[in-house]
Amino acid sequence: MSKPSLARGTRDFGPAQMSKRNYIFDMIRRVFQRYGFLPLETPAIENLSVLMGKYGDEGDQLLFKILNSGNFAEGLTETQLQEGYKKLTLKVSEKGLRYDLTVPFARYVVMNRSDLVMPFKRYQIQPVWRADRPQRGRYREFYQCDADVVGTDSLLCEAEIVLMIHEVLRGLGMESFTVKINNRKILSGIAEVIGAPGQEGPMCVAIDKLDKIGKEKVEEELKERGFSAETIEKLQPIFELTNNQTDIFSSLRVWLEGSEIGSKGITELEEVWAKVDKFGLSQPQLQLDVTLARGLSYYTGAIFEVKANEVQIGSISGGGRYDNLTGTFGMPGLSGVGISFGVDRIYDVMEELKLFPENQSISTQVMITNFDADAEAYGLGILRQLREAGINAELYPDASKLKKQFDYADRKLIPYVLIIGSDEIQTGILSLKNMKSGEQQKLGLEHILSIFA
RNA sequence: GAGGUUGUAGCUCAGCUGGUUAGAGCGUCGGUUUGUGGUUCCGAAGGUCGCGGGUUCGAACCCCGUCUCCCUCCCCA
Repeated sequence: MSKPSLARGTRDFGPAQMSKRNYIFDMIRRVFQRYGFLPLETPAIENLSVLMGKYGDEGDQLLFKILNSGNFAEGLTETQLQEGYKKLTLKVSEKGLRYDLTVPFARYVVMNRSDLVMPFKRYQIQPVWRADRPQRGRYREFYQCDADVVGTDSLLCEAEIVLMIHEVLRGLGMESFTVKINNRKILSGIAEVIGAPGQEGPMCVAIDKLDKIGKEKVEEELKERGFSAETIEKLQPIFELTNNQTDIFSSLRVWLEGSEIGSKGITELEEVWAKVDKFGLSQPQLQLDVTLARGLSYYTGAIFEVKANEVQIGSISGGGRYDNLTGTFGMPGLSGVGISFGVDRIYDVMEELKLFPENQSISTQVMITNFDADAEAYGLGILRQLREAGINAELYPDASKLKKQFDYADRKLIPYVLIIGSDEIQTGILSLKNMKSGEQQKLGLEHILSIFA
């Protein structure tokens, strides 16, 4: 017999946690539906050919691979065993656990292209798995709540994403957050302007750390990544841009004047801002952050990231536009944009800020006591009537001491206990006890039903 | 994938430079006389000291390995 344990980076969610989590899920689902998104679920397991190569080399490493069933080592030769685990893995594993919801969604779209109404808007709430090293706010199994639109490159979608983020977070009581937006085209433009076209990838990795390690360390890292002193010098404006939101667009436009793609990126973002404004969102918590990069390599247009201002934790939501995600599955030219909420982190933030409403864990409203066989028989009839009236009710299963029964109700936070003994059976007048105040009154069933109506 | 750290009862932790039967608080369970919980009081159960190996007359304590927790890097929700 061995002690039970959880797999690394995974958690159980007990009843109390589940009701809080469901509170978040329900909010997100409601908002997604309000914006016209339809539900989709895909399998936990995907063929590795679907997953590999979509998240960069890092991502491939973080994929959980599933060992082939049966004799997976069958047919392996001595030389293949010598080649190292990376090549060997592909021989013994053909399937893996999904790493995010976007790639499986792209696969679904390609496989069902003829049936889908375009533009296709879907939402998906399911767990994903990453063979990452666990840390605060990082788990190996966690839920993502995605909403994506494919089949249109309208910037209205980007604007709606901004609106949904505000609606979800405000709906949950989180007032202080920042929606950071950038555009990959702007990053390309910057790379062009400083004389390092096509180098935006490594440039972003360094710049992304600005708020963490500071300007000098970023310059150091850029140097290490092969950027010349001259290009770094030309990059200087970026360090001033983030601080000043008021005229960031105009300064950015001047800076990227020489870059066609960069200017296009700016125009796109301005349009997003304008649409959000037209919608009438009050006090948008929107910030253009030219240092925002995001690792996933498939993004091509707008990129989003949301941070909780009052809690030190990674981003609680992120997303962006990808112009050619379905291209790798043989369906080019389909543009999409999406957003993903990280419930686990939102949960942690809400817990820390005490934003969960009280009474979330109450499920049973009334518990009927159990004295003896007669009282139980009588109680069953009452139980049926309570339940038919839509009241969550239960009858204590054993004729234990009342102390024990009350203790049970107390610990389950059941607000009312209905006491049924011989007196009550005779008169039909039942004793209803309010567990919080301790008050007890004798009432007819009709009256009791009306209390909970 | 690289580096650091942690691991003793269900939980939070004590346990002196290695020395007999490993402790506390909280929690759990039972009782405090037969129809009333959240407060007292009394009592009990519960640990192969993460796991495996080694050093020693003797290891919770020292050494090695391994797993886990947390942290930094990487990356990300």
